[in-house]
Amino acid sequence: MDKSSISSKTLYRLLIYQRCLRKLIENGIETVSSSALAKAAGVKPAQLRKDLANFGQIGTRGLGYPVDDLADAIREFLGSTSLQPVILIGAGNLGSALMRYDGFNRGGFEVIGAFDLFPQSVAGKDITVPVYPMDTLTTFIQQKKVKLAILCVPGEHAQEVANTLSLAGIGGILNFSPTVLQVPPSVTVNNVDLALELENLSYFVTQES
Amino acid sequence: MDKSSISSKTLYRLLIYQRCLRKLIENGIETVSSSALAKAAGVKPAQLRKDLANFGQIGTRGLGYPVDDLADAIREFLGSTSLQPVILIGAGNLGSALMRYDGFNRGGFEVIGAFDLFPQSVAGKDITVPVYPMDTLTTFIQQKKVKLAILCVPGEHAQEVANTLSLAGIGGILNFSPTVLQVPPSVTVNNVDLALELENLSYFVTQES
DNA sequence: TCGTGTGAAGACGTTCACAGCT
DNA sequence: AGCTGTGAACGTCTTCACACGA
Repeated sequence: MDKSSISSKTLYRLLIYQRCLRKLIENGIETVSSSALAKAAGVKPAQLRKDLANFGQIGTRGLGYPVDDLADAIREFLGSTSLQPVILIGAGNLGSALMRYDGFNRGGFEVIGAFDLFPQSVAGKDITVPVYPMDTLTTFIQQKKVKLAILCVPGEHAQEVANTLSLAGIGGILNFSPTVLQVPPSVTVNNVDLALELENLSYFVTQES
Repeated sequence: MDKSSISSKTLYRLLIYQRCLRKLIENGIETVSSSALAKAAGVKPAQLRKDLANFGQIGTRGLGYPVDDLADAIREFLGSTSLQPVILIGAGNLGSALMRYDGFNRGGFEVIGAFDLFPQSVAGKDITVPVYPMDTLTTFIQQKKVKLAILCVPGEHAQEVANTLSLAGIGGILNFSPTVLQVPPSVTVNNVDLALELENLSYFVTQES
């Protein structure tokens, strides 16, 4: 199936399925039904089957899906498993925590550099990622051909940095700042707004009392 | 309008509008059109108007919305602005960063306690939130009637902790672990999966080359 | 009989386009 | 004239329900 025809929502689920499958492989399970995998992934069975239908016939009727083949099919569909370089801007609280976050590495990413107005401020915090001053940002991106950036600067500087990133040729920004970024169409932004998530959750919780 | 009839997506946008309005108030702007506010919030004007229609006639045709009144209306609609207590479980990298994250406070939350298997491990990291051992978790929740929890433990322990939280009477979990949690219907889970967000972004970026 | 694959139906969310107020 | 408020059209995502193969 055509790659561009997949939606962001489906993609999220594929990544979750992948994770569940890894667990099944570790446990030596060879076959899984749509209902079992769906339950593990937190979706409905029909949805899972629809999602998997994206890459043709894989399951066996009356039996289920072969775990290995399915994992391969998803991996292949998602494409390059090669190590992707990422940079991080803003080495504050959150930024330095993310530098140490190993979930990125496991997902095939490597934070190859961080940038901050005061690079020395994180010295001694057992950080292995090199931290550079902000004015070297553009040349770094262009020389290393970095495509992805994690943005953890305070809200009031986010747009400014986003402009720099866009001009330097970044393709995607994972934005942790509480700011709606205006970027050219060549740049994709993915917002992770922690305060918003908590407020949202809070609303639905206080309702049900 | 009935509160329960609002969707999660709309709620996210309302929170964003609120933030934009705060900025307008700071700048002393008194009136804003749907198109201007929509642009700041990163949505289409028609959508904004639909969202605002949830709480009746506020705008003035031919003119726009009075900033103050609109902000009040949203605040009132969303309900309690009172300080909400939150606990945090897992004082690792991410957990301790979140304890220091001031975005939660600004959103009307207070992290009143953290829990970790090794509470002393964060000593000296200039953390002002008290960190308790895990076995005091249930009684703490019940005594302080905490409704919200931020879960930052490693994936392999997430479900176990989620069970404890559910039994203790928690209403909402903001889950940072890369795990699909199975919880009773009385508990709402909001997932923030950092690795997934980056992988998702990466997919859409590498496509367009 | 069991579980996949899938068209059709349904639910939901967004956008359009215009009536109506200021 | 300008901009809101809103029914209707449109598009997308999800769920159902059943045919079909193992």
